[in-house]
Amino acid sequence: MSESVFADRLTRLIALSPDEHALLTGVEERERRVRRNGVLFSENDRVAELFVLRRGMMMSYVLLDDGSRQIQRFLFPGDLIATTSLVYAKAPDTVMAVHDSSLGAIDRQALADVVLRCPRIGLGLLALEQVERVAMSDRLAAVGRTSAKARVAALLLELRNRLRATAPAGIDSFAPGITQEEMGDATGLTAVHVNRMIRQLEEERLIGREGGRFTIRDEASLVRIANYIDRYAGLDMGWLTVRG
Amino acid sequence: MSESVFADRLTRLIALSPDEHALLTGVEERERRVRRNGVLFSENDRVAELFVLRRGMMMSYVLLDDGSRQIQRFLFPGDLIATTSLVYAKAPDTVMAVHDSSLGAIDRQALADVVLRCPRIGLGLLALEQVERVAMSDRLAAVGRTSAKARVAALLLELRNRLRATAPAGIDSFAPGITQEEMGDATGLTAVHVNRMIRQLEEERLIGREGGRFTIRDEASLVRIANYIDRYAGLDMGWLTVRG
DNA sequence: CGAGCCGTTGAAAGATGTCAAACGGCGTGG
DNA sequence: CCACGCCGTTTGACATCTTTCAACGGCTCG
Repeated sequence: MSESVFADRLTRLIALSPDEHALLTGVEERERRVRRNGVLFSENDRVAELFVLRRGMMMSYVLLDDGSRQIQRFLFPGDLIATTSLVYAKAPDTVMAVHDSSLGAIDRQALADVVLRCPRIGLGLLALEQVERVAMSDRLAAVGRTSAKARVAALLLELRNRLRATAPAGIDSFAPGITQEEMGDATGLTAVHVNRMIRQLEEERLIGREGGRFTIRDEASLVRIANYIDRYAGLDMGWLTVRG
Repeated sequence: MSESVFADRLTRLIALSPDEHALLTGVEERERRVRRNGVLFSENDRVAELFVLRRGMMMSYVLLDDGSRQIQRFLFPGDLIATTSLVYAKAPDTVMAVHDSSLGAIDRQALADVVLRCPRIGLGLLALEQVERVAMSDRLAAVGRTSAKARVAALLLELRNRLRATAPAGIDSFAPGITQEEMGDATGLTAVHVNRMIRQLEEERLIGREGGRFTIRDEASLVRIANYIDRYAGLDMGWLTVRG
């Protein structure tokens, strides 16, 4: 793995030339570390840079004025954070570390310069954005139209798939390390009800648990009740041929 | 207004040079018309182009396998449709006309070529994408964490704001022309309950109605109970200076 | 004139939230 | 090393919100 998680991720979508790769690696500058429960930035903060998550796990959320929280997404290594700073002066969400994390900070002007010099990187960013958007659509459909059990099942599947990317191979269990309260805030449920759904999934032998560690026991059934689709698989940018 | 709604919209975010504007206008080719309730494309269709909505109103939705529907967004003139075709071979959603509509179809390869030649357009697309994403986050928070009444109020405010952009000035009422069933599918509620919430808002004199036409009577209260933020206002791309 | 879609309303059922309490683990300070 | 306190999980009883089911009326379109 090179120094730039970001360049690596982009390369997986669009083959970058060595020059492009170098340019992109060069722009990812300041390292930033955030400890568990530490806040990278808060809603309405003025943020003029983007971040790439290198190690750890974070989450993006908004607080409503009755105090409730909606977690919009969990963030994993390679994910881009605060891309909205390209357009909004103030952050629309808060980003907090779920586990100790380290990030690379990219000045938005510097990134814009790279894109201007190397437009294929702009296409790559656009591509990453699409994946995020579709994933968010799925979450909207889950929260709007599926049962509590289905939402919890979908969250577990998503967490497993994203964590598996960085986990040591051969282990089929995963430990997201988040509280049931956080699972609730991600799925639009209360912590109490999340707990009931988890235990129900456990009793039906769809999942297993020990400590904070989960095992998918019956993936087919789980996928079925969750309406789950893995959007990080099945990408296709092969059509993109570079013309003179 | 020039021939290209799309170029116009982009220009509002990033000042395009005459050349860039011309290039962008040139690429928007085939006209496509869809009548009310007509389908532009369905989930899993192979879509290799993007569309710009020129006139009318459309919606994007997904169907779950229990038959329920989640409307992800309503689409208005200037909105970009099927940008996911940049990354996914198959459409993740269905797009249907709410009213008679006309669109411009843009081949994805043609658009990519434009971006490669004129990277600032790539940045503009990225910017548009951010706005959509933030709007979708708001919907997720609304559906996940707010009451039925709040969701209906938020939907009405959003519809008014988006419709106002094309409506004749001076009229403060609006006629979205959608059924209560559709409002329910957009907010994660049943048509029956949407009806109850609308009548409640009406009784509390927050909105007025006659026929299918709504009036916002007490915008401040409505915004408050809806947690509403207009994301199409307050954009800032002034930081983007073009360097050599 | 009839059929069907949409809006409206009531009654009842079901899902999820709220409140309260107990339990366990884990880190901290004594 | 132990005791304490805090945080997260678990469970039960109950409240509330939203859905479901059913029926009716108005309106439009054939």
